[in-house]
Amino acid sequence: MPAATMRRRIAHLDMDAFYASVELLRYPQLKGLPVVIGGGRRSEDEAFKGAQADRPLNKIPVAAFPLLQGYTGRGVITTATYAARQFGVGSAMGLMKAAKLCPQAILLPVDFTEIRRYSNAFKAIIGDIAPLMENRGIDEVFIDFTAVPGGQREGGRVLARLIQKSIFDATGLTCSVGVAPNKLLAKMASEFNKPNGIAIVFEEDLHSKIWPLACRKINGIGPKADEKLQSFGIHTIGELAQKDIDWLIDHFGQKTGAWLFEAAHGQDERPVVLSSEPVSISRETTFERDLHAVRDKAELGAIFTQLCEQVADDLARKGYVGKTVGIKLRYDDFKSVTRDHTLPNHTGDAQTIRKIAGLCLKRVPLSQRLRLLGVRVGSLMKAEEHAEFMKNEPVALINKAQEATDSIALEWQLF
DNA sequence: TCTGGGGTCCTAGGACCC
DNA sequence: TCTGGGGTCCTAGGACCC
Repeated sequence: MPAATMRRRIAHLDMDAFYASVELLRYPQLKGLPVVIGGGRRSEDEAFKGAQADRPLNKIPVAAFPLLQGYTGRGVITTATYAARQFGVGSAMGLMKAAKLCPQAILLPVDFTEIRRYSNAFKAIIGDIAPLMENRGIDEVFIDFTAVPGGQREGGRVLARLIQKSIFDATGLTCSVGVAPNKLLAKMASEFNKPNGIAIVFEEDLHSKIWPLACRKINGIGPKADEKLQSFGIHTIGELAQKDIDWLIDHFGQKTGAWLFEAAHGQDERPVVLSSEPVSISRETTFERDLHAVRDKAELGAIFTQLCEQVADDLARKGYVGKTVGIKLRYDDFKSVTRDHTLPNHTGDAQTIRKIAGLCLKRVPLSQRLRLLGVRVGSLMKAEEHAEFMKNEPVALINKAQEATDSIALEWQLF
């Protein structure tokens, strides 16, 4: 097909209840039952695994699985099976709350190794069929159908079906696909016929298929923006589209206002990109109980050091060094604060990160109990490029930067 | 019984330089 | 002595997403 007659066709593919579906493949005896995935760090999980270690996974009796009932911890739901969702439980809900709504649900821990394996598998299948694919997390991708053979047929439906079938045949997993002129509309469309559905949207469908939807359905409009829109009496995308751009800019700012206007009119020119460089790498953890900086100093210090080591490991494994070291903490009232410090030179060293993060911690009030501590490294640079750069940099400058870092680190004492 | 972990992007003010 | 902008970097917080 000549390029001139090709219409831009962008697909958004979303795996159906991904984590839960992967678990159901391993434990087919749980099919049709309410199952909730999430939590982690529970002694029951270990006890369960230990007790079932000598049995094939699909032979473990249903009665042996741990139930949500009696859960006491700070975990949240990652995914729930459709059977569990009927009880009103869903992603991001606290497990304690879910236990009240559906105590009979089976609670499984997240098995990241297995999830990652399936994620790589379904993405490889897509990549073989349509190479211009953009990762959007573990269970979602955008795919540019425009120039792919079959990508234009029935507005993309033929290719979407082929991809769905290929993924199902290889993994046993289902997904939902939306195909539209751009990412914004494709993302909305993939939700239309969940699970295992396909939805095709054209420019001319804007009034009938998009405008009746709630503003919240636009990827990028969250609870806050929605609340503000509601306060102006704007509930649907159609109502948003009736506002003129100057009014939106006046009330939402230059950038957001202009974006809202475009989104409401189904406009989005963002390209599908194969890969992008990370901006920051971080680790954080919520404690099993709130900790006090003074009374639980030893415990907190050990966790802090471990987080720094994990970040350093992640940096090394992914091949990056960073210049900005930051911490995040969350108090028992859920308020968060961050502090960061930019070094004169890049680093990936656990001890340097630990010392700079320790200095950041000293700049924060610590009288209140903490529920979370995190460590982040930003202003990243590829480790190889950094090494190359350092080779060409005069030795005197390198030493000067190193001395500056060391002198900052020397002040380290509290943690 | 509150609310995980890993990210990105935007805003806004201040420092500093030209 | 006063008064400008513009550009960039740094820091803190917050919205949002998966």
